[in-house]
Amino acid sequence: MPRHRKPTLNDIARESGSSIATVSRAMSQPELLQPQTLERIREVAARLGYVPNRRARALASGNSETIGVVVPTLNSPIFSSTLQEMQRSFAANGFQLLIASHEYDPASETAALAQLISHGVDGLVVVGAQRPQSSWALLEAAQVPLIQIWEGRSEHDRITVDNYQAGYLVARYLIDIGHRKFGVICGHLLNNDRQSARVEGIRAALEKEDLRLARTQISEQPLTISAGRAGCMTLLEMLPRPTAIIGTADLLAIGAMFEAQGRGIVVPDALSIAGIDNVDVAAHLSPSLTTVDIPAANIGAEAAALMLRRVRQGDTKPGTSISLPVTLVVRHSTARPSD
Amino acid sequence: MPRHRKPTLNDIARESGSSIATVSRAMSQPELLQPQTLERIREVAARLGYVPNRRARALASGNSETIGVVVPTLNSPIFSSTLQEMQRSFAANGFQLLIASHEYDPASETAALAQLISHGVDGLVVVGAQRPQSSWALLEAAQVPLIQIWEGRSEHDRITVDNYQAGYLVARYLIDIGHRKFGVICGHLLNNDRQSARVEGIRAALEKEDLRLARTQISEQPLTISAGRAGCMTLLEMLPRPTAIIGTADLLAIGAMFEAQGRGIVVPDALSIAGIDNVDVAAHLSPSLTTVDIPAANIGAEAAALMLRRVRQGDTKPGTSISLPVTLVVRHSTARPSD
DNA sequence: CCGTCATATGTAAACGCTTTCATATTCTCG
DNA sequence: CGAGAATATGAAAGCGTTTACATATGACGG
Repeated sequence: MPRHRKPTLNDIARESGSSIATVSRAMSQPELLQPQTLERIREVAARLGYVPNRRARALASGNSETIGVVVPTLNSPIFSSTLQEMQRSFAANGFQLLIASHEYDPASETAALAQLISHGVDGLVVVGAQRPQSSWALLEAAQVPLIQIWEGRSEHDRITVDNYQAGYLVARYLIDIGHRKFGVICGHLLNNDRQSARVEGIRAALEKEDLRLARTQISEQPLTISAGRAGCMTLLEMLPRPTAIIGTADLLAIGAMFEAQGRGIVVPDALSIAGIDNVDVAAHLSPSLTTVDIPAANIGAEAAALMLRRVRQGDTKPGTSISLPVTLVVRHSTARPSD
Repeated sequence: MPRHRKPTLNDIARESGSSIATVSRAMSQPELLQPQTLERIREVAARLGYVPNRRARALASGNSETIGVVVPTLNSPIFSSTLQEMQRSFAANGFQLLIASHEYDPASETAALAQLISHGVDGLVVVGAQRPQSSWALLEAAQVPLIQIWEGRSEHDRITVDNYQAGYLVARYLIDIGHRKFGVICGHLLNNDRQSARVEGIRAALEKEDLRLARTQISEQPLTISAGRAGCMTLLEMLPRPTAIIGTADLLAIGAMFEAQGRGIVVPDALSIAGIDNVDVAAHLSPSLTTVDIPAANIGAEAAALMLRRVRQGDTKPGTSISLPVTLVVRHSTARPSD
């Protein structure tokens, strides 16, 4: 069985008796051709099983119909639903996603960006704005539409959620129902502007009531359930013991809740726990988790829509800023403090 | 600020007084050059901020250092951890991942495959073996290494887990501790060989004890927590009521457990519940979930390793089959039936 | 001191497509 | 009926690399 070389435009041209230019047009601008020519070419193309070579197309035309996305991790309920939605939108428009992750390591992110750029993506989607100058330099040099999601600087397009407000809302709510002693479990703040903003929002709400958020009231952790447990353990040793713990990501809050329950601390009677994200499982837990809804899927959809506009009409006047609303979702893991 | 065109090999050649071929070699086979020439070229390249254009490289050399992956959904704890690990391995070897998802729709999968192939990926990773003949035809025609994960036909490379065995194990365990009346909540079986295999494993274990798995004992659902609740609701109306419910994915089992608890049915005293997957949260729930551990991340790592071998040495004698072990994890959501 | 070979570099032809420009054909209308 | 416009097709020049082949240079043994 001879290993048939893949058919090219040239093969079709030869077989169909037209020129390669005509065949090319049959593929990309069929309305320019006489119906019978088009028909003849299509027939041959189908017979040969022609599949266009997008690499060549990209090289010749300058567009690759390819978008690069760099996220901290694929393995997170939040990012993956953003990605899922983004992929859906892009695919529907004939664009492919090149996805990379960096596990919160700035150097890996730089490497991933360089790779994507050298692959010739038509656009880039990145999470947040905190990255070394060298990465920004790469992005500038790439001369390619850039969209920041979750957080972002105003010089470039961004689809954000108000992380600060998310923190503020949940803290404010807990204050309103009477809490004064807080513990916060958050992700590592270095290089993570989403987490930082959430913590700052909490801090602002507290300070408005002349409450402080001390270093010891904060436990920085990886963004996992186990880490949430660990963080909870630490905070419970605080004196006076907090009456409310906020996890700046649901996974952390969920972990904290499990840990508390494991120690026989009744949630919310003896300890209120709240999160941010509103992941699927939050509504189902017992008690169900009070949290702040973050429209993760929407971020993906909006980012894709904006990117498509940017890529199609190079009408690029960047700096569009879309901020999606976050909303407090009060459930049953929070209650008035008992004391 | 003039929009500087990106520098090319040609620019470097001109600036450095060498030929374009020499510059090309400086990039890809530096050992062939005289040290001083190399030095001179590197200096110019650095000064101009040269970034190689992989599209052109791919076109000329035939390799794109790009791997296509098609999964049912990105938004699943299982697939996303496989992807995460796969991406890590590939990135470490200079390969980029083109990721597409199809939401369990065969036509979308075909479209995605066609896209990836036309993008000229060096290899393809797909989930399972169940797809229309037309998709298989595409894959054959692509002339590119193919690796199937989770399930797969023997004609092609595959990294699998024994889904059948996973189902068998959990059912066998429940039988051993005395259960006879079962309910099963599973994903849609059409076009999903992973889910089908798990159900068949359960059926086999039951039939070995002369128990049947009737149509009415099975509830097909989407793979979400809410769907698990719905499935549980249905099964609880069965007469006689099952003493054990198996979710063929942890999300389903977790949903079922929430539903049961919401109705005041104590797990495991009045109802045993078990899953398959061993997702993160399973260990932390109360009661913790009995399940079968599936090494999702490992699948990603093994798939990447095998693919790298295939792509590097075209030593392609496909048909490698690696089956990763699944292990029963007994926790506290299962117990002897009370009656 | 010449032929032979290894080494370093250059030349030019691909790779498969898009796109500009030119050419051939047909249509329109005064 | 013929000038000019509109339409359909073709020829050929890229796009930025890689790579087979050619050439130039110097080393070396006889």
